[in-house]
Amino acid sequence: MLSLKDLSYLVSLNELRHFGKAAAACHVSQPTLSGQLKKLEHQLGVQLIERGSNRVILTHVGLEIAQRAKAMVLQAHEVEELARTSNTPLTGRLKLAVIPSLAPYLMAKTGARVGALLPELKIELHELETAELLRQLRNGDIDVGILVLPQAQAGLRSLSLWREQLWLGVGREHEWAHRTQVTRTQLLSDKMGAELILLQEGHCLADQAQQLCQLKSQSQAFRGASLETLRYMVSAGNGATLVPQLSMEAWISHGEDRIVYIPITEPKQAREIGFLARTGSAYWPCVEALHEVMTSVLPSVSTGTQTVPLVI
Amino acid sequence: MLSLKDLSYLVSLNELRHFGKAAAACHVSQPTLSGQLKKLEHQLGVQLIERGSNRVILTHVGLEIAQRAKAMVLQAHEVEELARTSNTPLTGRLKLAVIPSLAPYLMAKTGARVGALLPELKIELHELETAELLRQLRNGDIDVGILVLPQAQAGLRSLSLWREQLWLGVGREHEWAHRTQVTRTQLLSDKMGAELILLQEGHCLADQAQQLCQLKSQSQAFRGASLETLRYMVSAGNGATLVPQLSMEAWISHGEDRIVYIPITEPKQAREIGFLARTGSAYWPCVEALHEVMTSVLPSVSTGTQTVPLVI
DNA sequence: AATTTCTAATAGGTAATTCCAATCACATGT
DNA sequence: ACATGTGATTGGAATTACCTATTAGAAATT
Repeated sequence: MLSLKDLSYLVSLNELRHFGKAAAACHVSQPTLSGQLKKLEHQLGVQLIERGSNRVILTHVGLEIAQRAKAMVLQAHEVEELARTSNTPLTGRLKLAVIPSLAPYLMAKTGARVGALLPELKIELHELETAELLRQLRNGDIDVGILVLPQAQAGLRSLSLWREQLWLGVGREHEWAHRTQVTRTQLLSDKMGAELILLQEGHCLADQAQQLCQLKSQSQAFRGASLETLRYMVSAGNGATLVPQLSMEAWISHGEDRIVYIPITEPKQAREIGFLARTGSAYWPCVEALHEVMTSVLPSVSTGTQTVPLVI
Repeated sequence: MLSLKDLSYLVSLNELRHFGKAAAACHVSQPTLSGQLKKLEHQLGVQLIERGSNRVILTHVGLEIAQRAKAMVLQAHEVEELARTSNTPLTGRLKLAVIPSLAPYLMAKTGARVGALLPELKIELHELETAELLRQLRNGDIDVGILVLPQAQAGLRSLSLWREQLWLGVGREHEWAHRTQVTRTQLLSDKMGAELILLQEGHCLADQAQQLCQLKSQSQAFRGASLETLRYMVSAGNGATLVPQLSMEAWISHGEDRIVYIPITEPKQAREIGFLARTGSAYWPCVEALHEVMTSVLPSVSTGTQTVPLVI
């Protein structure tokens, strides 16, 4: 019978392409890994590895089997996690990834409450853009993601958290600063098109804004690496930007900046935020617990139907 | 590290609920299985099995893990098959299931050609109704099914084979025997509703006919266990029935019966036949090979746009 | 051309695991 | 009380996985 351990050696070798490093990653000696892989090849009756001098190449079958083996090893870990959490639910080390336009504000707002209500859950926080988040989620490098839904992905399961409204942020001296609302048509005007500054490509917020305003990527002179960068730009009177509700609230409560937030209407702009995890993840109960804790903290944004512009 | 072998012991125990029988099924002694399961419980730190006197019950976690283990064991078998077939493609033992209203006629028509072109492929033929076929396919008891599509099922992959037209079969003395076509409206008439005899429940052909004619199941006095039964009924002048093209051709070529086949139009009635296998099945190349062989034999029905009634 | 350096494969020995046969302990039903 | 059927236990044999140390081969360097 095939052994999971041997399969995990193959997975490791496929990822590192080096017997010694793969062995170290598996916490065995290099001869052990070498021998066990040879045994595996003999068991299966197929050559899995082309042992070229100074480079390791997997055969076609070897690659195919390594991919399946990877899935099996992941499932084995899930079984182990399942067993562990069945004894002590809501504990353990949860690898959580959050998109950058959300992470600092979400954590600032909910971190304390989560820590208080789920003291045994150690959250290992990663900040990843959507595409990389999805990749690592499928790869098993992270367990749960918080990002913009919907993300219809086979093998993944989502749980909606809240709808977050988008605001237009302009400097206090800006000519629009006294408007009580902005429509999409107004946003599409040439003037605003040149003024709008967005996040760099890859950020889903940038994609959404670009789609909303029908901008071509070339038309953007400057693109910020983070929302905080955009905040300083706008605050200094340079241009305007789209601001999600949660970061807006954070900025307002910290005061000090010189930004006016104007609601965007016709249509109202929002983004759906939620959890995403592998179907069958042992951490799903944790996701549900987090959902409960977070929604108890977030209803102030969840209602999110304010139409009066907030000015500092 | 978890061992696939131990997990397979748990799977076996879950299915047989008996240490001795499970051990026999795994080809090990009962003490071995007992001990290894105890080891597994210790590894996972959870009780998986309630050892009541005279009965074996899995705990909640035990059941959950047994299900996942089952999936992993299946994947292991697929890896083994993949390795084997990569050496010698289109060989091995293919467990193929075909729905009963298709099996005898399809095999009679294509069996010889398949045997000639794929001599190394040993086909183990099962005859199963749709629901049971899907269950066994997911369970790994069979590898490939031939049935009516579409069957949108997660984890399963399909390949269309041909569209099979449905005909109305009536006795030679029947008052409709000289019609050149029948419309759906005519089929819905009270008279025909009482005369139509269908297969027993569970057969997808019966479902389709029932839906076509908007019949309530109570309105059916007699239901046949197989198409052959229906053939004798209709041939003897008792009622009428729906006949798929393939069986009709078989019956015509064998002559002897006293049935007239009338095409159903407005709308033309047909059913889509195709293969279904687990995504990632090692036998998919076999499916494609079978597809090629069968379509080379079946184009005569595949064109299937005859509108002239065939009479013996 | 010789040497160094990196690679993976091999050899030999040890500890752990897996397994079986025989037996035990404990029920249930006769 | 007894037979029957259950899973658990024991002791020992065979196998397996693993390590350290070494070897062999191929590239890069001198």
